[in-house]
Amino acid sequence: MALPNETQRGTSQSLKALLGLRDLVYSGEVAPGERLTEISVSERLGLSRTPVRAALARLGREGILEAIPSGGYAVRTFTAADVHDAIELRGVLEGTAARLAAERGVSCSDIDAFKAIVRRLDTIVGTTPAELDFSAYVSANAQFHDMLAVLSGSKVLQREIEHVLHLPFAGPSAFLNAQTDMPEFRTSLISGQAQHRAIAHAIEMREGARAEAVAREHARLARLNLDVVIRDSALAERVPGLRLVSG
Amino acid sequence: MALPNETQRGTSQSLKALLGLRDLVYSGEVAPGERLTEISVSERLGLSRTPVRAALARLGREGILEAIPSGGYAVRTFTAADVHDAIELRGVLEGTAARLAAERGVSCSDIDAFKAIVRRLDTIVGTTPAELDFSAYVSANAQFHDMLAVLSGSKVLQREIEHVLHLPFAGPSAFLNAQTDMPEFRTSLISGQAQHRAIAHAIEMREGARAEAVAREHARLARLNLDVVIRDSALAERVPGLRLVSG
DNA sequence: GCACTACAGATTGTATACAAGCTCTTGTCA
DNA sequence: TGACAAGAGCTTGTATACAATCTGTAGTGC
Repeated sequence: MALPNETQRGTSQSLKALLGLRDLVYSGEVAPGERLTEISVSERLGLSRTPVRAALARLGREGILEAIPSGGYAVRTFTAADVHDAIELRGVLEGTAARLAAERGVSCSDIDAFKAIVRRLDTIVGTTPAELDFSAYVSANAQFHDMLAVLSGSKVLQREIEHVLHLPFAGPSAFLNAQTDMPEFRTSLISGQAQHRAIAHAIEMREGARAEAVAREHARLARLNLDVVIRDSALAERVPGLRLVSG
Repeated sequence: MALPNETQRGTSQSLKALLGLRDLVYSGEVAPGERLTEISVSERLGLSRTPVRAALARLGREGILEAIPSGGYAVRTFTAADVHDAIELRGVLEGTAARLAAERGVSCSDIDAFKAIVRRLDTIVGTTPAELDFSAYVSANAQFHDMLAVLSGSKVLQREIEHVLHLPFAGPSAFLNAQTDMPEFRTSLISGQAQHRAIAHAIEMREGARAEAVAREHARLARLNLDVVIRDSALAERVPGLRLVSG
């Protein structure tokens, strides 16, 4: 089984172990702080120890699991402060990506593609709340953030941003699905879109400081959303892994 | 073998595989771009495939190796731009650490300990070039940068900084040992130390913006040093893994 | 001469057997 | 009654056998 890239590598069992274990954690099937041994996980997932071992090590380095001194791993619990910090960190890194893109300049075709994503977001956000295509927004939003990392022109930075996005709740759309029916949601959508436009404009105008500042502030929206969600335990249920938070 | 923390885990063979493989790469024993298979590495190191496999996967995620589509890994080659970006990234993250430390405030005992490190660096740098205790400088400098990450008060950021320091040549003392006898070295040491003092002062005075700006600029010293080293191939020999750069 | 197919070799994926050590419990002795 | 020691069980570390498949090459047919 010589399989191509890292995502495909381990078509069957390894991938099953990784996704299965991640799901076990995020779904709350294993309690935060609960101990996970290679054997118990392999029995739960119906796999042998080898792929499970790899998955445990990987999630351990991703930060979702924590190595226990006496052996095995524990589901890590996060405090609200940890989530705040993760979001702040994303803001800093995306701000750097925006600044580098502005400073170093991007090609016409790249900036055009970027602006096309912004326009698509414009039309999605421009509809009435009732007919908002939510999944289209999440998808286009993810594209915007992906492309921002690419525009930085730095593979190193791109890789690091991807790494931070693996941290729980740091993603740009992490808390959105809990809030589709809240009034705050609509306003945060609108101001977020204004920031998207400002970032694209600043990059095009090669205004590095502005691009960085706006991108940083943009991440703060997620912090606001987090605070809203945390205050309302009914909403918290709808965010996949919020069970891991608070400890 | 239920061994405690992550560094100890795998006392014998796993650690041997990790260190051995890392050494194989940094020493230039395997050429940049050369293909590494589990079997060839395990034969070279005299280990079985299992620990080698783990080491390959780990270095792959650290960024030193690169997965080959047809299977196996290749020693990754870095461009000077990659190294520049890695250093820039360290500056951004350490700048954030300094800003957070300033904004959130640090305890008296912490700031005292931090200033003690700065004073130690002062005395080391204050000597004549001839009697400079080089290894003491490297050690105290590492302590300064470690503690800066701790002072941020953010485990998430601390972890991320540690992650970036694993990138080749991103460390704060990466290029120093190539330059002990150069005049540029002395000036960069002196201005670097001025920046250390300024960072500590800014944190104490809770001047977040200043702390961030100085810490960022501080990382730029490493970029200057890199440029000096790269221009002089004789110096490049003395930096362990500079063979990986330029491609 | 070119293209397609089939086979062989190489390489990773997976499972499992065995080794080693840590922890916890239980029993005994002072 | 308390403390220490010994042993059992659990858990991970390591090695290896076997499976699956991908790549490259060679041969044949059109």
